[in-house]
Amino acid sequence: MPELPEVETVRRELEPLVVGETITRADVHWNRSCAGLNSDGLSAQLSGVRLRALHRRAKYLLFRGERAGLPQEFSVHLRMTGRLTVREAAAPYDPYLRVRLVFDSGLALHFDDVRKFGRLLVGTPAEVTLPALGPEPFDASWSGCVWRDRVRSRLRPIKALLLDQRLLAGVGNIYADEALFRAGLSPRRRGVDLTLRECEALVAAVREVLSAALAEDGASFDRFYRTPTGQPGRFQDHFQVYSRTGKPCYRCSTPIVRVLVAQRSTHYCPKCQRN
DNA sequence: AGCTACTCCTGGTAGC
DNA sequence: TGCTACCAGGAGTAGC
Repeated sequence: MPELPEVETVRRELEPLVVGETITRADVHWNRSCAGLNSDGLSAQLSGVRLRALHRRAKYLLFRGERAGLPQEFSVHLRMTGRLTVREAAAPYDPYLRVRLVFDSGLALHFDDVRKFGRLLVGTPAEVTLPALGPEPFDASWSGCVWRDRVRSRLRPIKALLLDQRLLAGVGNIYADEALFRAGLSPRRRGVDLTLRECEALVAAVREVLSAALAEDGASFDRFYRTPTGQPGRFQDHFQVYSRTGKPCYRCSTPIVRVLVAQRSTHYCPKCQRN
């Protein structure tokens, strides 16, 4: 699933491919992917827009551009199965193509999405708003101290708190499990019960696992996530607990357990993560 | 305010 | 083999 490392990898690869391009038209194949707009509606918003920059905030990609000197932009959230690729405009469609933006250069940006949960939102900067989001994991403003202040009043399990984008931006199910393993913390521990030392260990573990995943272009354990040039990520080869149910822990050989925490499948080592 | 349950989707797969 | 039932996932929302 695209989480911070995957979305940032997409951003890095896509940026040089789209910056400088001017959109000539949009083809909408599934209008719920873009707030109900049809091809004419999305084309009206985007034709003539020249792309200037591609940013990332949390798991959102922010395409910024301008038309006649006025800023116009769109955001894309890939959710679970969304994929962005740049192809020749004459290239055949993927059967799961939902939206396509055609450029004046003869290239096109394809937004494919098997499960149709991904979203593209278009408008002026004031219209393309993001929900309330917590700090970026690599931002200097996030620390063990700050994290403890955010969770010390919470009774929910730490796994659920890591997934809450209002508290911390960019971590999803895979990296939450991997970070908790590296920090030696049980996913069921309540926020209120975490010590400052444990919060510091968790902050370090989140940064460590996200850095390692970025260095491998993210994780592709299923057929969904690919970079914009079609390459799979490699971090799935470094999972310690995620999708390793029943397999021996690399640290202590105890079989990895899968349970449900906050309605999410959660993988952990019952020996290394007793606390 | 904090938390849980439900919704959106479809391909893959487990079980019969 | 062919069928059905269920599962995965992020985030928005309704409701307690």
